[in-house]
Amino acid sequence: RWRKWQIRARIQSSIDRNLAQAMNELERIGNLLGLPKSVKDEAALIYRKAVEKGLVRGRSIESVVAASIYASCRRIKIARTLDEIAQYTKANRKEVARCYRLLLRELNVEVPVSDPKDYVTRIGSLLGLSGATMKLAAEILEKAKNAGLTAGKDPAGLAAAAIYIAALMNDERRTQKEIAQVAGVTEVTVRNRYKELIQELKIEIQNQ
Amino acid sequence: MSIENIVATVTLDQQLDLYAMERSVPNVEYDPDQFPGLIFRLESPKVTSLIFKSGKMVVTGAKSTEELIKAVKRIIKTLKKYGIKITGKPKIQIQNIVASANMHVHVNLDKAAFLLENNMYEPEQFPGLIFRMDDPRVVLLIFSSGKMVITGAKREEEVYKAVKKIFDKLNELDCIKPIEEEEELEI
DNA sequence: GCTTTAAAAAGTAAAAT
DNA sequence: ATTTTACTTTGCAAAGC
Repeated sequence: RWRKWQIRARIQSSIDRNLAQAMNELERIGNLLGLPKSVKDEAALIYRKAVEKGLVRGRSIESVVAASIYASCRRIKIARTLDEIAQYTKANRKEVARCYRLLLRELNVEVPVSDPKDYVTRIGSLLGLSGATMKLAAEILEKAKNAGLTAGKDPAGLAAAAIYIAALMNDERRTQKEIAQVAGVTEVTVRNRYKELIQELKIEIQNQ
Repeated sequence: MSIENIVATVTLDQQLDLYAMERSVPNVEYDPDQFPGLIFRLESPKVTSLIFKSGKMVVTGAKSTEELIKAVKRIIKTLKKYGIKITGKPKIQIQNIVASANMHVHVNLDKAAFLLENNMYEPEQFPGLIFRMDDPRVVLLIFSSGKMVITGAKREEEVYKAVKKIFDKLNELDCIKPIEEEEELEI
């Protein structure tokens, strides 16, 4: 009886210590990313589940925290790339991505398929674009999805191209370079998605 | 549907002196600090073999069972030619078959991701939907183009079953759309 | 876990032209 | 600005760290 109690107490204290350290990391990374409290709370819930299922064993607390944050952002639809989150950890993107996939497979965490529209708000506000332009970009993305042009493509690249087009149409032109930079993709990707969108959706741009 | 790669293990019930092989057999790579196996590349059939001191080897790159068997025979013949003594006959076991297939339809990956169980679809990380099938136990990478990769099979039969099964399943779930412009094939 | 091998799918990236 | 090369994902064995 005592044995059982002791083992349980020992495990609980180990979980508590792990959680305490993880919450510090979560707070640190979350603040560096400027995430709202709701995202941090959600990430904390996911991380707690992971610890209780023993998924953190053999992995760094930091990378599992980062993966929890990414999952939380996806659930709450706060657009953040894995690279943005991983940059504040010692782990690389690949390690955080593998932890994220582990969370998806082992926990009952439902994460919706990422929607390029979620990136529009973030990219648009970072570039100081108007709400009308962001709305137009979202409409372009909706048409692209219905035309089957978005499957398998990086949502950040699709959003970047849609914003490039929408900004051109609304006389708020931004260069592909600056859009690519804030979207976290290369200029080549923006150009490729742009070409495909205007061609397949038959978009005519009057402004040079 | 075509088999792209077969990974197999070959057991020779004897110990091998990899240092001696490195000295006498041309075009082999052996760096025990980097990897315990000696790398031997056969030009035809084009396969690569990892040979271990235990007498076990891994043969990769074959595109059919016939090609695999022919390759193993030639590897052993080549080793014998350069003075490596090999007794007994090799036991060949297929460990993994990688195949590709084309359903010639467009797949709605967003819909499939919602309706299929045991799948992962993360377009920011990889363009294909990853589906883990229980029976046969294989993993499929499904692309919107209708093309796919099947891996994890140990028999060719499992590959055929898996392709048939996933096509029927995607069809039932209404995730498939015919490709109107079935172009190409010019003379 | 890692190391090494092979091969496909489609997208993205980086370097070369 | 295009082309080439390379890396992302999946499955698997080998022996050793």
